[in-house]
Amino acid sequence: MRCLGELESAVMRVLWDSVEPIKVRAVLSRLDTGRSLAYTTVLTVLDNLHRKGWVQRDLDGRAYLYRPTRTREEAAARSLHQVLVASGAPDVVLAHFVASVSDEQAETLRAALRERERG
Amino acid sequence: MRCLGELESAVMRVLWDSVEPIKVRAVLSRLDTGRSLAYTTVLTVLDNLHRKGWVQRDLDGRAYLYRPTRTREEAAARSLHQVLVASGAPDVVLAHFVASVSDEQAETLRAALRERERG
DNA sequence: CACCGCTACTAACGATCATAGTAGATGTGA
DNA sequence: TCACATCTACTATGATCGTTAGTAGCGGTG
Repeated sequence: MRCLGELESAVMRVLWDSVEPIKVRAVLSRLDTGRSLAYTTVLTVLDNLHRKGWVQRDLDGRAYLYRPTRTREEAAARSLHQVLVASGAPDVVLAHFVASVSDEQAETLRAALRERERG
Repeated sequence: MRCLGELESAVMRVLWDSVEPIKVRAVLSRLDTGRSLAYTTVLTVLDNLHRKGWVQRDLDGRAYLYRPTRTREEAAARSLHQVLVASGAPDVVLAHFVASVSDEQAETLRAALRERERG
């Protein structure tokens, strides 16, 4: 899967930060990119993200309500998986990774593993 | 950091698969892309990768010997870090990730954490 | 019925990747 | 010494993708 662009990422952040599905104009008004964008620009970006499977949309009256297909956490976890698979040696990479994370993150990992054991 | 392209990735794989630094022509001959490429194409790709910091090179006679700046594992672990940082919520994402990996990978994580404790 | 907001279609531009040719430097063999 | 082969540097072109936005069409509202 290809990387998202800068504006695409910004739009995804807006969608993830919103507790409920929102319309194009709401995305535009909440975008914090420094520059001001045209309504149709955001519309096109949302359309592209929809085509790529990053967002879903449902009609509300004559406007679409957009929402992320996956939560931020699921999307990130998926990216992690893809990096691992692409590396060709997931186990070795994981070991390398664990050795290099911060103490807090190591503790997070331990807690998550304990939690996993219970589940 | 931006994603690498297809040919760039293929070249990096060749370099990682090689036990020692190699020259342009060796990269070309070991590339398995289905299509045949010009010598100068591979040269340009290596030049770009060098400019981006993915490979280092040293003169051997009048030709350069190319080698990856980081091992495959280090590069992948770095990508993992970047995904986590970009996610905005590393801990939550890590927890999500751990919950979704295979049993073998969970065991790999446990072993790596034990190893980390000793180190 | 005119206007307004929304979506669809289309397009242009810039960056980046893929691909490769040409020129210049340098060493080698005749 | 000179032609030739090899290697690097510079330059260029086409494709793809992300960014940006205009115009047209549709459907409700006043």
